[in-house]
Amino acid sequence: MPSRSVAYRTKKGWTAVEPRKRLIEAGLDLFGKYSFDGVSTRMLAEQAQVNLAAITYYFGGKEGLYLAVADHIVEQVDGVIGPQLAKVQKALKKKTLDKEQSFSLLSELLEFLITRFLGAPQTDKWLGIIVREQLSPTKAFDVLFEGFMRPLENALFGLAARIVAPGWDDQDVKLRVFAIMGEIQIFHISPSAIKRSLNWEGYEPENLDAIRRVIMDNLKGIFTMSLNDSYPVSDRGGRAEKRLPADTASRRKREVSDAIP
Amino acid sequence: MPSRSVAYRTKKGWTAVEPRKRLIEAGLDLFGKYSFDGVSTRMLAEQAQVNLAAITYYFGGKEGLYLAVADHIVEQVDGVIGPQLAKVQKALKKKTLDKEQSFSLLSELLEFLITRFLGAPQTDKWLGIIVREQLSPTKAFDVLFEGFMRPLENALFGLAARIVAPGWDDQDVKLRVFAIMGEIQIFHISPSAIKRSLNWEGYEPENLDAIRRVIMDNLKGIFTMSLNDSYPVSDRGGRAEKRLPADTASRRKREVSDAIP
DNA sequence: CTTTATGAAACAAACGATTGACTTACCACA
DNA sequence: TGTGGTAAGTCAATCGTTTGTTTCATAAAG
Repeated sequence: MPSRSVAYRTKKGWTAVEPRKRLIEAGLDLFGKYSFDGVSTRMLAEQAQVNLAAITYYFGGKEGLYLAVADHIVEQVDGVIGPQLAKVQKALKKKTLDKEQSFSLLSELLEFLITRFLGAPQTDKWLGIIVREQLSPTKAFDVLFEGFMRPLENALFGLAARIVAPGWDDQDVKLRVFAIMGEIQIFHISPSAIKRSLNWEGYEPENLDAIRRVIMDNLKGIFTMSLNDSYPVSDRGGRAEKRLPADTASRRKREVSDAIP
Repeated sequence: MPSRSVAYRTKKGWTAVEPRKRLIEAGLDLFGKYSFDGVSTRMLAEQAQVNLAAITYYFGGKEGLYLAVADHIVEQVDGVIGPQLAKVQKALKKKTLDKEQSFSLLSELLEFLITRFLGAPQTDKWLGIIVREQLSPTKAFDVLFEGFMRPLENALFGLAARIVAPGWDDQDVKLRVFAIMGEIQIFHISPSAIKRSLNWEGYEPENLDAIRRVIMDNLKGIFTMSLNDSYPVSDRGGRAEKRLPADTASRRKREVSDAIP
């Protein structure tokens, strides 16, 4: 039997890439561009240079392929940020990790996210699916979130928590992490608007550099204040107010829609 | 003949809302939830309690309805931010507008965007369409961008430019505006992830307040430095470097995809 | 009597999925 | 070293359904 996991030789003599991989590649591209419903099985089969029946054969159907694509995204993203994340996780286990080191690691991680994910053609394909899943989650959102979003967030949360003063509210720290992530995300999500306003053709290296500088500057503004132990948070109602522990209280009963609409 | 633009009395005796309006309302809801391709004309007709043929009759087809929905969004958004925007535009015409006043106006505008747009059920419906249009623009993106995104951006740019020191690069100012807008946008775009991480049920008033505090804090961090005329921008290549005027150089030849895929 | 509006039925096209015949690769057994 | 059987994979054709749109009859209003 022809193996499912190696390249093989067709009767015409080609050494073709597996249909499986070609379908995932096509799905990555088309689902990212046009959303799940915007893509037909025939489009997928044609782009993958594969027979229509192959989708059912390998993935059980269109939805199965979609979930396989989500898995693939997790693998790919993990391949990119995995080492960086492991480095942070290792550092976070040390008790000796101080504020300056944490801030340095955080900067490094964020710069890494900017330079490696912004403007890279491959990662752009992932983003369409990721963003759409955030807007209206399907089964695939679980895959993405638990696959790399949660680990990434935890690393960011962990570093941020070590930067700010001990009294800080846990929720406030997370919100600041989201804020800084938002500064990066907007360049992913709104490239159309940004390019229009700045007369950019795309995210050229010098443009990326400008983005990186601005975000890194803002990062200092967001977290630097606590580097010298001051606490200059403005007009907040009660600072470091008591909050229920996240694990016990009101654990959200999630309901990810089972059916892809 | 029954007018096209006022409520009328059906043969059953109801004073029904116009089919036109009901279709736009349904389109707003469904397109926002499921994207253009994720919605069928039959879903639209049923939700609007309207005959299937009414879509063609009033809008020429599904795509026409979609564009009408985009127009409707522009109207609605403009109704909300219009007065605020007019206030800013008026202030920007004054030569006497100084940094502090500009910063105050900017804060006010951003706080307005947070409190009026985040977590409001109505505005949530707009967002699905807006974000999807940014990811893969169709004809509707032009409507949205020129309708309210460009004016809003210009107001923000104008205020920001008056806050920073005169030597600042125009592009840098805009990037900082995008950054702060990203801090707001992420709470629109990634509610699923944010709620998961913070164990929030939704954007309750106290949660919104926490978000507002954090973003306003960061706004200070981003622009405050220039309020006291310092220029503490880190390791940037050449500050206030010469740039080509936006109007003459490399005016981007935009190509918004004409066909909705 | 024309215009505007609504409705049920039907249209061709495209949809996701399945069928059944076919080829290929592998292996047990002669 | 052949050989037949079995499973894996490919393919064109076709399934029943849903898609967006159209048709045509009818009703109401000017």
